[in-house]
Amino acid sequence: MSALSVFEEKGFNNTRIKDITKKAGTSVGNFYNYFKSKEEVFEVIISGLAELMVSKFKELFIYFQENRIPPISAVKNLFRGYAKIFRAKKETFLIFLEQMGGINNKYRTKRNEIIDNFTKEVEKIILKLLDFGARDQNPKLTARVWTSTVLGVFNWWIRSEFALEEEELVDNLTDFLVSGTMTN
Amino acid sequence: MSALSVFEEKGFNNTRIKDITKKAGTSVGNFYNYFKSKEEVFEVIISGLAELMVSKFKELFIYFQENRIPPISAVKNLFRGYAKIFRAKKETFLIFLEQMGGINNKYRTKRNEIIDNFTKEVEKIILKLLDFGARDQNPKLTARVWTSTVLGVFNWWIRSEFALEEEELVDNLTDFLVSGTMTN
Amino acid sequence: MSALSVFEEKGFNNTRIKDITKKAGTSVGNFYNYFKSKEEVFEVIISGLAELMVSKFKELFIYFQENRIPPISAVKNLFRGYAKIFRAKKETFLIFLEQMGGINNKYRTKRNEIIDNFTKEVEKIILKLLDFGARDQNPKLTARVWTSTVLGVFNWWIRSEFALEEEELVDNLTDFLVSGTMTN
Amino acid sequence: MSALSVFEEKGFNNTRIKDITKKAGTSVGNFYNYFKSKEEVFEVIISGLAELMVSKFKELFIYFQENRIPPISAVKNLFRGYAKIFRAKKETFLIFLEQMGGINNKYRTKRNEIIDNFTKEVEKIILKLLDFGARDQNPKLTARVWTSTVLGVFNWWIRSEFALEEEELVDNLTDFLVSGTMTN
DNA sequence: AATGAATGAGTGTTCATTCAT
DNA sequence: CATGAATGAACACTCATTCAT
Repeated sequence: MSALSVFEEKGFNNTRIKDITKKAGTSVGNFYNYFKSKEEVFEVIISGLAELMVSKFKELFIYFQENRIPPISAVKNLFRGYAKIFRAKKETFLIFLEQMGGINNKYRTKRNEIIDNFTKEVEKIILKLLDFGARDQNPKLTARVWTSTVLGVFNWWIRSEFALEEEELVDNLTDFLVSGTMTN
Repeated sequence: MSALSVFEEKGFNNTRIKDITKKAGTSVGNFYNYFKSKEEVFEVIISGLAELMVSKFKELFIYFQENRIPPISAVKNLFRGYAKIFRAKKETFLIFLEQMGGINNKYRTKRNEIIDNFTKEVEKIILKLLDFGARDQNPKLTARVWTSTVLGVFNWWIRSEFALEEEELVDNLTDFLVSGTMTN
Repeated sequence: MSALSVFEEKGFNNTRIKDITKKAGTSVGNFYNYFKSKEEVFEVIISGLAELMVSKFKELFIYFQENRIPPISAVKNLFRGYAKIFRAKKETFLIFLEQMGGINNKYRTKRNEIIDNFTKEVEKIILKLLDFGARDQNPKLTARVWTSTVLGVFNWWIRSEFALEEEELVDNLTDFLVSGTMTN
Repeated sequence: MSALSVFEEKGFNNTRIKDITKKAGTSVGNFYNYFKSKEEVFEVIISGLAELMVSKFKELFIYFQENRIPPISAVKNLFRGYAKIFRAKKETFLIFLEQMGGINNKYRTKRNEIIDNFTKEVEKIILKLLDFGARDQNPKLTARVWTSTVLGVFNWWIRSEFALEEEELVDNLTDFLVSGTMTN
């Protein structure tokens, strides 16, 4: 999907259909054999993201099930998993994190919905950690803190071109968030 | 500045000069007696923000000086101060947080610079807390976590129309971030 | 309305907004300060026509009222009146008669409605002439014959740049249609 | 020719090559194995029409030759013949009568030429009727009246889905036109 | 300062036509 | 002959900016 890199480079509003097709080595007319409109390409790019974020969560959340491993390890596995997808889909995430809200109202709303949905998932971890004796905090707010941290930090991580080693990032994030959540 | 509420409502790209002047009760032509371009209004709105965030920080950072009060109280004062300005300038912050990166490349870069500069300031707190025995973490990353949390959580707070009491928000944020930073 | 002459010359589908504005000595952008779309100019041009045809009819039909003048004179007055408006609005009528049905389905339908409505009015004359002893024919069909004749002949008259004297045209039309309708 | 029904339904300008080929059960590319352009299909559809109208006239005009039958019967035969071809080629005639002039200038001119040529043929009838003692009118105008009537009335007849019995239509038309032409 | 009509460069989208398979 | 993906010129419409009043 060459539109992706062009959007990432120029921003949705400053990307011309011709920029996309030029990069893709095709013609303007042909673009419309595959997409109904400029917005639709954007939809395609972004659509997978919400699902990916949630499905990845569900996949990684099994580490918390049945208490097979210590919660700290489970959290690390989670962040490690997310580090992988942020790295693999870095342009998409940059667009989502930095641009999506500014394209138009529709996408601003969608951006916020994605974040809110993700936060709802994250809340499950917080509730799980409560079983392990986490501090008595507003779990919704705590989930919001986790989400904000993950999105903000990974955003920086991508922008910095992965300046930090993945393991160091994962360790530090885990350390910070678990301590913030659990210590009494 | 009536442009502010229009930008917040419609988004920069879908705001017409006429929308702004209509709201302001003036004429399109007159708009250009005050602003050089559509972008300049945006500049004016946002320009104050970067300074506000940093100057507010400097103003609130004095609580950390000379160790006059316990660090926890200093952090609380800081967040309380930020809660005030996020509330007072909620539209501006929403635009900054949700839209700015998507307008065009120039503002995407600016958005990231503002965040990075703010993070640099925040790092001072982290270093200060190290004096009080904070855990040995990468202070830059820790600062990034604080910034992400603050921006992400306040963004949600505004969007939720201040669903949470200011004091509860401040207490929880402080609790979380200080614990995450300091506990061993 | 400069659009009129351009439509007449090039046809709706081959008229570019630029053709219209060039002829009008204005700019493309300004066109849209006055018209919502290309179609709207066409609407404006045509909209008056249906009303004109019917209102003119009503105005001229009073000659048939109260039998003040012989029906032949009344018919002549009618055609004389129509000759005037076809001459005064020749471009508009040419567009209506020759082009309107081919622009798109919407205008094809509209064209037929205008003709049908006009025919309904014309039927009143036929019924009036029946009082004077017209032949027992299907009055709807007779009205259709009158309408077809009027539209077809005036269409030719305009195209021929009024090759025939108005009085001769009026006399002959009257003669023909009245004879066709009344003689036994 | 499936293009015919599509043109009739959507109008030439709103018919896409794909609409035609879909209806024909073939492919866009294959269309161009049979036609040089979109216009050419239209040409094919219409081209036959001018010839048909004139050749049919010549075929039917023999009834006027040698005065073998009364002129009234000859005219009836003529209209009966035309009723048949208008019915048989109703879509084509609708396109010719309602749409052709609006497609572009070329076809507007062609439409008028076809009508003018037909009128020239019709004039022969008028001249023939003069031998039988028709009123002294401008024969060109009378021919124009006949043509207008025939085209206008048959147009309505097709549109009304042949609401009138063919014989009634033929009788009335004949009655009307002959009376209009001949009675003194 | 204030007005809003005028400007015209810019862009998404369409669709007849071509052509490789 | 048949296919349908690819092409790109063309055009309606938008809107930031200007400017005469």
